[in-house]
Amino acid sequence: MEAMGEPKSQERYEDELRSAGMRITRPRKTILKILAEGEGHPDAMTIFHRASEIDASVSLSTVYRTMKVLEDRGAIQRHVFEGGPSRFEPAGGRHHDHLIDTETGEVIEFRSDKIEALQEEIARSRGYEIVSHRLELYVRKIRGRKR
Amino acid sequence: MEAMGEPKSQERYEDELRSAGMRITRPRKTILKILAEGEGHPDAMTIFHRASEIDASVSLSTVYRTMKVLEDRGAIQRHVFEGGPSRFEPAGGRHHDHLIDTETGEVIEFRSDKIEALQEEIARSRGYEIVSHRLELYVRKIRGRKR
DNA sequence: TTTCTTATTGCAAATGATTTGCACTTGCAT
DNA sequence: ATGCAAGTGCAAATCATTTGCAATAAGAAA
Ligand SMILES: [Mn+2]
Ligand SMILES: [Mn+2]
Ligand SMILES: [Zn+2]
Ligand SMILES: [Zn+2]
Repeated sequence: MEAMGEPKSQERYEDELRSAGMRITRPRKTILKILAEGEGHPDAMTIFHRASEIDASVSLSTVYRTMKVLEDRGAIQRHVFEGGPSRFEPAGGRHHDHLIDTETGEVIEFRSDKIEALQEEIARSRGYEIVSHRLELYVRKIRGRKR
Repeated sequence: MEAMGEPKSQERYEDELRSAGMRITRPRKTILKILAEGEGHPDAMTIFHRASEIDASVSLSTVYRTMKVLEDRGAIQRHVFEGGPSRFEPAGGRHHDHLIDTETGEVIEFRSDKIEALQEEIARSRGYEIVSHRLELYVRKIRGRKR
């Protein structure tokens, strides 16, 4: 019960950067370690804070620059949920969409092949092909009633 | 073949503001006229430019403030598509989602009761109820082949 | 109409997230 | 070890949008 946001090892990230001809620097190592350990969908500031604990010299700029590089290399995915800042998660796992708890900010992943298929159908029927899509459900926990 | 983004008359907008105890000022009249006439999903800058042609004294601040007021009153809806600035459209019509042509920026509306139902089902099964949602298909026109 | 109160406006400055210029490091291939 | 381009920290710049403030104008009351 936990496989969509499949995390990547720090080594895996380093290889992705190295194979792209990028240097594995100290700040990058720190940031990658955090992405590898951390769960969820952290934003830049969160990553920055965690990185600071390991190496106080890492700058927020570098966090942003590194996230951008990883995103461009397809190593991570960026999500911009309503209101908030960009949040990231390792890329490469199965595609999925999100449920965002509007009260706690918690992000729950899900996937619906039916919906995915319907989306394709809709685009096709209009003469288009999907390049990418975004499906976000902003929800509130239902009080009472078990399940 | 044209009913989702059902436009509203300028009078309709004015009444919505008046009934909320707000004043109908000259700049607001100008902006509302544009919303009433204009098609599509314009952004603040576009509205500002069009308004400037009618009354060069209207400021961008007022455009933003007016859009916010209209949004808070539920008269219009705001959409923040990937990358770009907020875009607006009259509220009150049937709910629908969007297809965004990644090459032209054109916005096409659609609705799928099946998808809407599946979303509900997904949220419910996780113990949540949907507060709002966002479904956007970023597409590219399919060359050749008719339909 | 004139008056009066206060919402609204234009303008400039502030925000907040993210990016960028620059001079100074530092990976890492040779 | 060396050399140099890639990478970094920091401050300043962006971009879209918001906000403080003094001046202005709705529109209810007189
Ligand atoms: Mn995810
Ligand atoms: Mn629409
Ligand atoms: Zn999906
Ligand atoms: Zn929908």
